[in-house]
Amino acid sequence: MKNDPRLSLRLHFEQGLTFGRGKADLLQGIAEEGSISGAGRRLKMSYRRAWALVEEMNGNFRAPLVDSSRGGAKGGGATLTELGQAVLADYRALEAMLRKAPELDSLRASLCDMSDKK
Amino acid sequence: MKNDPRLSLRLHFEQGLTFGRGKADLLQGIAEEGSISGAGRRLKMSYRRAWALVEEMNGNFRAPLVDSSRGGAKGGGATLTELGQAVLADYRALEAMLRKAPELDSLRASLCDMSDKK
DNA sequence: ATTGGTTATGTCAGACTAAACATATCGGAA
DNA sequence: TTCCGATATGTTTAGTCTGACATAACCAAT
Repeated sequence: MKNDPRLSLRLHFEQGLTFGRGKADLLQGIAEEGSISGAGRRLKMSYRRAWALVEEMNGNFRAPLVDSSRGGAKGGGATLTELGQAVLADYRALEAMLRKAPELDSLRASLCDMSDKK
Repeated sequence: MKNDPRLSLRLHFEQGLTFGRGKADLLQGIAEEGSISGAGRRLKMSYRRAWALVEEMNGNFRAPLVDSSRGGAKGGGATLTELGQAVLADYRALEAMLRKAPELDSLRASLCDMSDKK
Protein backbone atom coordinates (compact mmCIF):
# COMPACT_ATOMS: atom_id res chain seq x y z
CA MET A 1 0.00 0.00 0.00
CA LYS A 2 3.00 2.22 0.48
CA ASN A 3 3.90 2.05 -3.17
CA ASP A 4 0.80 1.21 -5.10
CA PRO A 5 1.99 -0.18 -8.43
CA ARG A 6 -1.49 0.00 -9.78
CA LEU A 7 -1.65 3.73 -9.88
CA SER A 8 0.50 6.38 -11.38
CA LEU A 9 -0.19 10.08 -11.40
CA ARG A 10 1.37 12.22 -14.06
CA LEU A 11 1.13 15.97 -14.13
CA HIS A 12 1.61 17.84 -17.36
CA PHE A 13 2.42 21.50 -16.95
CA GLU A 14 2.13 24.22 -19.52
CA GLN A 15 5.87 24.79 -19.57
CA GLY A 16 6.04 21.40 -21.23
CA LEU A 17 7.40 19.58 -18.24
CA THR A 18 5.78 16.34 -17.25
CA PHE A 19 6.23 15.09 -13.73
CA GLY A 20 5.06 11.66 -12.74
CA ARG A 21 6.04 8.67 -10.70
CA GLY A 22 9.23 8.05 -12.62
CA LYS A 23 10.75 11.38 -11.68
CA ALA A 24 9.34 11.27 -8.16
CA ASP A 25 10.80 7.82 -7.55
CA LEU A 26 14.07 8.99 -9.02
CA LEU A 27 14.21 11.94 -6.64
CA GLN A 28 13.44 9.67 -3.73
CA GLY A 29 16.07 7.20 -4.89
CA ILE A 30 18.68 9.94 -5.07
CA ALA A 31 17.77 11.14 -1.60
CA GLU A 32 18.09 7.65 -0.16
CA GLU A 33 21.02 6.35 -2.19
CA GLY A 34 23.04 9.52 -2.28
CA SER A 35 23.79 9.30 -5.97
CA ILE A 36 22.16 9.40 -9.37
CA SER A 37 23.74 6.13 -10.41
CA GLY A 38 22.65 4.45 -7.19
CA ALA A 39 19.10 5.55 -7.75
CA GLY A 40 19.33 4.38 -11.35
CA ARG A 41 20.42 0.92 -10.25
CA ARG A 42 17.66 0.68 -7.72
CA LEU A 43 15.05 1.70 -10.26
CA LYS A 44 16.63 -0.53 -12.92
CA MET A 45 17.11 2.47 -15.16
CA SER A 46 20.30 3.27 -17.03
CA TYR A 47 22.45 6.02 -15.58
CA ARG A 48 22.14 7.76 -18.92
CA ARG A 49 18.42 8.02 -18.53
CA ALA A 50 18.48 8.89 -14.85
CA TRP A 51 20.89 11.70 -15.52
CA ALA A 52 18.80 13.00 -18.41
CA LEU A 53 15.74 13.14 -16.18
CA VAL A 54 17.67 15.00 -13.52
CA GLU A 55 18.88 17.52 -16.06
CA GLU A 56 15.36 17.99 -17.36
CA MET A 57 14.07 18.63 -13.87
CA ASN A 58 16.89 20.94 -12.91
CA GLY A 59 16.29 22.97 -16.05
CA ASN A 60 12.55 23.27 -15.73
CA PHE A 61 12.27 24.32 -12.13
CA ARG A 62 13.14 27.71 -10.70
CA ALA A 63 16.22 26.19 -9.17
CA PRO A 64 17.88 22.75 -9.32
CA LEU A 65 16.17 19.93 -7.48
CA VAL A 66 19.32 17.85 -7.39
CA ASP A 67 22.75 18.97 -6.31
CA SER A 68 25.57 16.83 -7.65
CA SER A 69 29.31 16.69 -7.25
CA ARG A 70 31.90 14.48 -8.82
CA GLY A 71 35.22 13.08 -7.83
CA GLY A 72 36.35 12.27 -4.35
CA ALA A 73 36.68 9.07 -2.40
CA LYS A 74 33.25 7.81 -3.25
CA GLY A 75 33.46 9.15 -6.77
CA GLY A 76 30.95 11.85 -6.14
CA GLY A 77 27.28 11.86 -5.40
CA ALA A 78 24.04 13.73 -5.50
CA THR A 79 21.55 15.00 -2.99
CA LEU A 80 18.21 16.72 -3.09
CA THR A 81 18.11 20.45 -2.61
CA GLU A 82 15.47 21.92 -0.34
CA LEU A 83 13.39 22.64 -3.41
CA GLY A 84 13.85 19.05 -4.51
CA GLN A 85 12.61 17.76 -1.19
CA ALA A 86 9.65 20.10 -1.31
CA VAL A 87 8.69 19.06 -4.84
CA LEU A 88 8.90 15.40 -3.92
CA ALA A 89 6.80 15.95 -0.82
CA ASP A 90 4.18 17.87 -2.79
CA TYR A 91 3.93 15.13 -5.36
CA ARG A 92 3.60 12.44 -2.71
CA ALA A 93 0.88 14.44 -1.04
CA LEU A 94 -1.07 14.73 -4.28
CA GLU A 95 -0.58 11.02 -4.86
CA ALA A 96 -1.93 10.20 -1.41
CA MET A 97 -4.90 12.51 -1.86
CA LEU A 98 -5.70 10.82 -5.14
CA ARG A 99 -5.48 7.35 -3.66
CA LYS A 100 -8.08 8.25 -1.09
CA ALA A 101 -10.53 9.67 -3.61
CA PRO A 102 -13.69 7.58 -3.98
CA GLU A 103 -13.87 8.44 -7.67
CA LEU A 104 -10.67 6.49 -8.19
CA ASP A 105 -12.23 3.34 -6.79
CA SER A 106 -15.19 3.97 -9.02
CA LEU A 107 -12.91 4.21 -12.04
CA ARG A 108 -11.06 1.06 -11.06
CA ALA A 109 -14.32 -0.82 -10.72
CA SER A 110 -15.16 0.18 -14.28
CA LEU A 111 -12.04 -1.40 -15.72
CA CYS A 112 -11.61 -4.95 -16.96
CA ASP A 113 -10.48 -7.44 -14.33
CA MET A 114 -6.87 -8.52 -14.41
CA SER A 115 -7.85 -11.87 -15.86
CA ASP A 116 -8.31 -10.29 -19.29
CA LYS A 117 -5.42 -10.68 -21.65
CA LYS A 118 -4.19 -7.89 -23.92
CA MET B 1 -10.70 28.19 -15.35
CA LYS B 2 -13.20 25.73 -16.70
CA ASN B 3 -10.61 24.11 -18.89
CA ASP B 4 -7.24 24.77 -17.40
CA PRO B 5 -4.74 24.22 -20.22
CA ARG B 6 -1.91 24.39 -17.77
CA LEU B 7 -2.73 21.19 -16.05
CA SER B 8 -3.26 17.67 -17.21
CA LEU B 9 -3.86 14.64 -15.06
CA ARG B 10 -3.00 11.26 -16.40
CA LEU B 11 -3.83 8.04 -14.63
CA HIS B 12 -1.89 4.90 -15.40
CA PHE B 13 -3.63 1.71 -14.39
CA GLU B 14 -2.09 -1.68 -13.90
CA GLN B 15 -4.05 -3.18 -16.78
CA GLY B 16 -1.89 -0.99 -18.97
CA LEU B 17 -4.54 1.52 -19.80
CA THR B 18 -3.68 5.15 -19.46
CA PHE B 19 -6.46 7.64 -19.09
CA GLY B 20 -5.76 11.34 -19.23
CA ARG B 21 -7.13 14.55 -20.57
CA GLY B 22 -6.94 13.46 -24.17
CA LYS B 23 -9.39 10.63 -23.69
CA ALA B 24 -11.54 12.61 -21.30
CA ASP B 25 -11.84 15.51 -23.74
CA LEU B 26 -12.59 13.05 -26.49
CA LEU B 27 -15.41 11.50 -24.50
CA GLN B 28 -16.80 14.91 -23.75
CA GLY B 29 -16.48 15.91 -27.40
CA ILE B 30 -18.38 12.82 -28.49
CA ALA B 31 -21.10 13.53 -25.95
CA GLU B 32 -21.48 17.11 -27.15
CA GLU B 33 -20.92 16.62 -30.89
CA GLY B 34 -22.73 13.35 -31.25
CA SER B 35 -20.01 11.73 -33.32
CA ILE B 36 -16.43 10.56 -33.17
CA SER B 37 -15.48 12.55 -36.24
CA GLY B 38 -17.10 15.69 -34.87
CA ALA B 39 -15.17 15.33 -31.66
CA GLY B 40 -12.02 14.72 -33.67
CA ARG B 41 -12.52 17.91 -35.63
CA ARG B 42 -13.14 19.91 -32.51
CA LEU B 43 -10.04 18.53 -30.85
CA LYS B 44 -8.03 18.92 -34.07
CA MET B 45 -7.27 15.23 -34.01
CA SER B 46 -7.55 12.92 -36.99
CA TYR B 47 -10.55 10.65 -37.12
CA ARG B 48 -8.15 7.75 -37.33
CA ARG B 49 -6.66 8.62 -34.00
CA ALA B 50 -9.95 9.49 -32.32
CA TRP B 51 -11.41 6.19 -33.38
CA ALA B 52 -8.34 4.28 -32.15
CA LEU B 53 -8.67 5.90 -28.74
CA VAL B 54 -12.34 4.99 -28.58
CA GLU B 55 -11.56 1.40 -29.44
CA GLU B 56 -8.86 1.29 -26.81
CA MET B 57 -11.24 2.59 -24.18
CA ASN B 58 -14.08 0.31 -25.20
CA GLY B 59 -11.75 -2.66 -24.99
CA ASN B 60 -10.21 -1.85 -21.65
CA PHE B 61 -13.31 -1.12 -19.65
CA ARG B 62 -15.85 -3.62 -18.40
CA ALA B 63 -18.23 -2.40 -21.05
CA PRO B 64 -18.00 0.08 -23.94
CA LEU B 65 -17.88 3.76 -23.05
CA VAL B 66 -18.96 4.81 -26.52
CA ASP B 67 -21.86 3.48 -28.50
CA SER B 68 -21.59 4.07 -32.24
CA SER B 69 -23.75 3.46 -35.26
CA ARG B 70 -23.19 4.06 -38.92
CA GLY B 71 -25.30 4.89 -41.92
CA GLY B 72 -28.48 6.86 -41.91
CA ALA B 73 -29.33 10.41 -42.78
CA LYS B 74 -26.55 11.95 -40.76
CA GLY B 75 -24.16 9.19 -41.71
CA GLY B 76 -24.15 7.74 -38.26
CA GLY B 77 -22.91 8.93 -34.93
CA ALA B 78 -21.74 8.05 -31.49
CA THR B 79 -22.91 8.66 -27.95
CA LEU B 80 -21.63 7.93 -24.49
CA THR B 81 -22.99 4.94 -22.66
CA GLU B 82 -23.93 5.32 -19.01
CA LEU B 83 -20.56 3.86 -18.10
CA GLY B 84 -18.92 6.38 -20.41
CA GLN B 85 -20.67 9.25 -18.71
CA ALA B 86 -19.74 7.88 -15.31
CA VAL B 87 -16.07 7.48 -16.22
CA LEU B 88 -15.94 11.00 -17.61
CA ALA B 89 -17.60 12.39 -14.50
CA ASP B 90 -15.19 10.54 -12.24
CA TYR B 91 -12.20 11.85 -14.13
CA ARG B 92 -13.50 15.41 -14.04
CA ALA B 93 -14.07 15.08 -10.32
CA LEU B 94 -10.51 13.93 -9.76
CA GLU B 95 -9.28 16.77 -11.94
CA ALA B 96 -11.26 19.29 -9.91
CA MET B 97 -10.01 17.87 -6.65
CA LEU B 98 -6.46 18.10 -7.89
CA ARG B 99 -6.89 21.68 -9.01
CA LYS B 100 -7.99 22.71 -5.56
CA ALA B 101 -5.05 21.04 -3.85
CA PRO B 102 -2.64 23.52 -2.27
CA GLU B 103 0.30 21.26 -3.11
CA LEU B 104 -0.39 21.87 -6.77
CA ASP B 105 0.03 25.61 -6.34
CA SER B 106 3.19 24.92 -4.45
CA LEU B 107 4.49 22.82 -7.34
CA ARG B 108 3.53 25.47 -9.86
CA ALA B 109 5.35 28.11 -7.89
CA SER B 110 8.47 25.97 -8.07
CA LEU B 111 8.48 25.88 -11.84
CA CYS B 112 10.18 28.30 -14.20
CA ASP B 113 8.06 31.24 -15.26
CA MET B 114 6.58 31.19 -18.73
CA SER B 115 9.13 33.71 -19.93
CA ASP B 116 11.75 30.98 -20.16
CA LYS B 117 12.33 29.59 -23.60
CA LYS B 118 12.80 25.88 -24.35
C1' DA C 1 50.59 8.75 -8.93
C1' DT C 2 47.20 5.32 -8.95
C1' DT C 3 42.55 3.92 -8.06
C1' DG C 4 37.66 3.61 -8.06
C1' DG C 5 33.04 5.03 -8.30
C1' DT C 6 30.51 8.82 -9.97
C1' DT C 7 29.19 12.66 -12.86
C1' DA C 8 28.77 14.17 -17.54
C1' DT C 9 28.24 13.54 -22.74
C1' DG C 10 28.27 11.56 -27.43
C1' DT C 11 26.56 8.32 -30.73
C1' DC C 12 23.64 5.13 -33.09
C1' DA C 13 20.43 1.42 -34.19
C1' DG C 14 15.96 -0.16 -33.07
C1' DA C 15 11.38 0.39 -31.05
C1' DC C 16 7.65 2.80 -30.61
C1' DT C 17 4.37 6.77 -31.94
C1' DA C 18 2.13 9.87 -34.62
C1' DA C 19 0.48 11.68 -38.81
C1' DA C 20 -1.07 11.39 -43.53
C1' DC C 21 -3.41 9.15 -47.10
C1' DA C 22 -6.56 5.68 -48.93
C1' DT C 23 -10.73 2.68 -49.02
C1' DA C 24 -14.67 0.10 -47.98
C1' DT C 25 -19.13 -0.07 -45.70
C1' DC C 26 -23.37 1.57 -43.90
C1' DG C 27 -28.33 3.26 -44.23
C1' DG C 28 -31.91 7.08 -43.82
C1' DA C 29 -33.36 10.77 -46.78
C1' DA C 30 -34.18 13.02 -51.07
C1' DT D 1 -31.47 4.61 -56.64
C1' DT D 2 -28.32 7.87 -55.50
C1' DC D 3 -26.06 10.57 -52.06
C1' DC D 4 -23.79 12.10 -47.93
C1' DG D 5 -21.52 12.08 -43.69
C1' DA D 6 -20.01 8.90 -40.48
C1' DT D 7 -18.01 4.45 -38.97
C1' DA D 8 -14.36 1.14 -39.61
C1' DT D 9 -9.66 -0.33 -41.20
C1' DG D 10 -5.32 -0.78 -43.86
C1' DT D 11 -0.91 1.04 -45.28
C1' DT D 12 3.05 3.80 -45.20
C1' DT D 13 6.06 7.37 -43.98
C1' DA D 14 8.08 10.49 -40.66
C1' DG D 15 9.18 11.65 -36.37
C1' DT D 16 10.18 10.70 -31.61
C1' DC D 17 11.73 8.11 -27.81
C1' DT D 18 14.47 4.43 -25.80
C1' DG D 19 18.38 1.46 -24.70
C1' DA D 20 22.89 -0.02 -25.24
C1' DC D 21 27.54 1.05 -25.73
C1' DA D 22 31.51 4.14 -25.24
C1' DT D 23 34.37 7.67 -23.31
C1' DA D 24 36.12 11.62 -20.82
C1' DA D 25 36.64 14.27 -16.56
C1' DC D 26 36.72 14.56 -11.66
C1' DC D 27 39.03 14.16 -7.06
C1' DA D 28 39.54 12.38 -1.96
C1' DA D 29 41.81 8.60 -0.20
C1' DT D 30 45.50 5.36 -0.37
